[in-house]
Amino acid sequence: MKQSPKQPAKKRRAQLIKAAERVFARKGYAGATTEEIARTAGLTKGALYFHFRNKEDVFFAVVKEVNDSIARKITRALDEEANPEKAIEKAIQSAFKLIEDHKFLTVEFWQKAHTIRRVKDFLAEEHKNMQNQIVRFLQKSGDLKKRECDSFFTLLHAIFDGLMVRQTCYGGEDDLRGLSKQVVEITKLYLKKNKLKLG
Amino acid sequence: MKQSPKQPAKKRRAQLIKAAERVFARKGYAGATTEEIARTAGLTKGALYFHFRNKEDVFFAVVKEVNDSIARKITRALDEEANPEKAIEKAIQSAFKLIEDHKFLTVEFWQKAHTIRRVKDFLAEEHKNMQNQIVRFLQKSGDLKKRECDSFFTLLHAIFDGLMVRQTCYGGEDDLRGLSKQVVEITKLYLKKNKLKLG
DNA sequence: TTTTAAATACCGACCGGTAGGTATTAAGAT
DNA sequence: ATCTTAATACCTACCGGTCGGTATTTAAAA
Repeated sequence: MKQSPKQPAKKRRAQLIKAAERVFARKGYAGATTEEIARTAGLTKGALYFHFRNKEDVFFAVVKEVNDSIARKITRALDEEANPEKAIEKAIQSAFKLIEDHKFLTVEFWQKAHTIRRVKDFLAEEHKNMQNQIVRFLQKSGDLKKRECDSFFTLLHAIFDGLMVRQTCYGGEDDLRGLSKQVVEITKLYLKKNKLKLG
Repeated sequence: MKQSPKQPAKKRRAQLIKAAERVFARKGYAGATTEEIARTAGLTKGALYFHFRNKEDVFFAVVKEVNDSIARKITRALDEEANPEKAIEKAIQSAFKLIEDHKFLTVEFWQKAHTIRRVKDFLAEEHKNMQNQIVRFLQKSGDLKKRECDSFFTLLHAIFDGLMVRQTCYGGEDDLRGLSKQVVEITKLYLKKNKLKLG
């Protein structure tokens, strides 16, 4: 029977990951069959298993791809502004966009972290790396204690995770844009309160 | 062979729900078998299916039970204090306890809200009810705009959901108690900033 | 340049295992 | 005797994963 045109393994793997993102986001881990993922990529299961060890392996590749993409976007937002306060504001705005892009998948990641050890370890590692990055950024930009920066990051990050949940489960009436402004305001308030002066 | 002593349907149902809570919390929806839920309750599948229509029905009963329990605890915390600021503080402290008690299950609820319509509808309804309750409480206690109360609730609620995620996925270094104090402080700050005077 | 061989990527039929769910039967209580 | 609750045996459907085979591409040899 007629085959899909051959592609280099790396390229095909990336394509399968893209297809998997869509199917996992739509149907969740259990609801997504390996057959549907392969079909979405224009292939069959045999091909999928040629490139990946098993279903969990595919999922883990998606976890890495999405989280790496998020980290790149936040980093770019921080780097694009010289003024620290504006850089934080820009990073917050980027984070809000990511809520809409990845809300279903990230809830799936959290749920699966409970049963797949390497997913949990990876998410913990990425979270820690982002915390270190943000804390370093804040300390570089002003005179402030590490402990307060840590708390700041923890609560800010919790707000974003919580808004992910809200967008997937509660169907928020408020516009995310309005909330974005609120979060920027609270951030400035909090930084002032704890004498975290920037610039 | 020897049967478990018979119980009134209502009592047995409650017992099965308790068992289901534990198994769903530990293994997630897919990983939890109806056989294991029955066994955990000291019964067999036949009995489980006598009391429940199907697996999804068991899960939905757990969703209702846990969310109702949470709502009761928050309400009690608000009612126990006459002073509004202290009432809010107490409610926040109760909410922090609930994070530890229900973190795995709530992530499971959010994940399943994506594929089970009635779970999503129920969570949205409960969220709305709690929002109305908190907003009414704030308005009763001080002169304040509904829109600002709404935002306040949304962000505060997001923090708790986000901390749920953190406790399940990121393995936070910070003590929740320290964060509890921070959240109380931010709450007061925010209420002051928006001129939400209480008392 | 052409032919042949080898390597790579992909297809699809099939299988084993699992779990949800049901029909029937049994046991216990009233 | 009747009703309620519980147990058992079994069925069915589905899915993850395998493997024999095929098609396509690349490399080597003539």
